[in-house]
Amino acid sequence: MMERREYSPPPPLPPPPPPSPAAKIESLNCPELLPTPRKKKNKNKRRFSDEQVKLLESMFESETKLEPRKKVQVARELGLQPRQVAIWFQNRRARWKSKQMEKEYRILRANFENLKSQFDSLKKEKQSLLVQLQKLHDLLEQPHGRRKDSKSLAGTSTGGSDNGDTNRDYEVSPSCLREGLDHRIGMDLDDDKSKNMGCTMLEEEPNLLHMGEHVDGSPENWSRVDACGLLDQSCSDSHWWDFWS
DNA sequence: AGTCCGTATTCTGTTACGTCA
DNA sequence: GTTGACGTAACAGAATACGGA
Repeated sequence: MMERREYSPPPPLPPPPPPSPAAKIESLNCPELLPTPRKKKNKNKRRFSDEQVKLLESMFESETKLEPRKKVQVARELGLQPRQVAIWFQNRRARWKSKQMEKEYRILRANFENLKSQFDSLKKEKQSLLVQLQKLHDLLEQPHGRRKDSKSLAGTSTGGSDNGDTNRDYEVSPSCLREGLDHRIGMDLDDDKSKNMGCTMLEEEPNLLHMGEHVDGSPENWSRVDACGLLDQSCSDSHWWDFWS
C-alpha cells in the first residue's frame, strides 16, 4: 500500500531557544516542575503566512501526499523546513478527512430520515389494508341474509348494484386484490431506494422478508403471503382465505 | 521461502501557542 | 487586561510497507 520513496534526511532543526534564567532557576529548585519530556514547548510557533498557506493549499488540491523531492522543493520555495511542510500535509489530510466524515454523516442522516418517512407511510398503508382485509373477512363469515347491512364498507364494494343480489354487491375478486398488492410490492421494492429501505424495514419487520419470496402467482401461495406477513398471528389461525380456492 | 530487524512514512490523538470576540 | 473558544503547528506513538541480512 505504502510505497517506499527516496528519502533525504531533513536538515537539523534549529536548536531550541535557551531556557529563560527564571526557568533555569525553577528547574534547579523543583525538578518536578520541569516540562514533561513528552512534549517540547515550541515557543517559536508562528502561523504560516497567507502566501505560504495559499501555495500549500494549491499543492494539496493537486495531490494530498507530497513526494519527498517535491516536499523539499516546496519547503525551499516557502522558506520552511521540509519537516514543516510534511507536518502541514499531515494536518491538512486529517482536517480533510474530518470534513469528509462530517459530510458523509450528513448525507447518511438525510437518507435515513427519508427512508424512515417512506417506511412509516408504507406501514400506515399496510395497516389500512389489513383493516380492509379484516372487514372483508368479517363480511364473508356473516350469514348471507345479513350481508346487505354491511354496505357501509367503504372502498371495497364493486359498487352500484341495488338488485338485492347480496353476493355480487360485495364481491372482491381475489385476483384483483392480488394484482393490486403485487403491484404495490413490485413498485415499492423495485428501485434502489426501496431496496435499501427494505433493509431497515426488515430489521423492524422481519416477516416482510418472506413476503416477496412466497408470492408466485398461485392463489394457494398467495394465501401464504398473508399467513406469513400481512396478517397478525391471530388472523393467520383462521382460514378466511379459503373462499379463493 | 520464511523470519527478524531497521528504516521511512503515514495515521491518529494530543499538546500548546496564537488569535479573536 | 483577562478569559474562553477555536484553529492549527508540532509532537508522540502506533501502524504499515519495504529492503536487507
